[in-house]
Amino acid sequence: MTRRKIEIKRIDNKTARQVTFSKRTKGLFKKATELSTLCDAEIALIVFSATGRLFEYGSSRFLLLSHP
Amino acid sequence: MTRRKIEIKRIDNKTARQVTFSKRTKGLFKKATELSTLCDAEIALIVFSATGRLFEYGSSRFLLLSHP
DNA sequence: AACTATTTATAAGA
DNA sequence: TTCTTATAAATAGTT
Repeated sequence: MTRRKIEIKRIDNKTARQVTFSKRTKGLFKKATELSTLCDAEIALIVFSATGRLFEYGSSRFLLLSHP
Repeated sequence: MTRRKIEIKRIDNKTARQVTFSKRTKGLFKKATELSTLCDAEIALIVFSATGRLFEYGSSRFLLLSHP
């Protein structure tokens, strides 16, 4: 995307992959909440990192199973 | 975002809301597939439009219930 | 459905 | 890992 255009394929370097995961996951959740708000859309988004960490978002009508 | 910055709140005009839904849903799914590819992340994304139309994406380990 | 001016996201660097 | 910044990508308004 920016300092240089990248190819969309698996990032080999583990550290770089984790950094990109962190940045892009944040961006993806932001986009999901914006879409839900702007357009009255109901959205469920579940992301597992390669290391098994879970991130999730559900707009009002979605009750995700892993919610407390 | 572009010709003018917008506030993130429900778009009142139905036509405008539908246009934005279409554009942003496309963008959201693109970002989801890119994240999955770049970072080996497993992702499930389910979007219902305000009119009840369903859009979904699941990376390899997610078998969404509505899949055929 | 296309265009484009502008905002936003982000890859690389610090 | 948090911040910066140059650049690519997304997109609001227009046609």
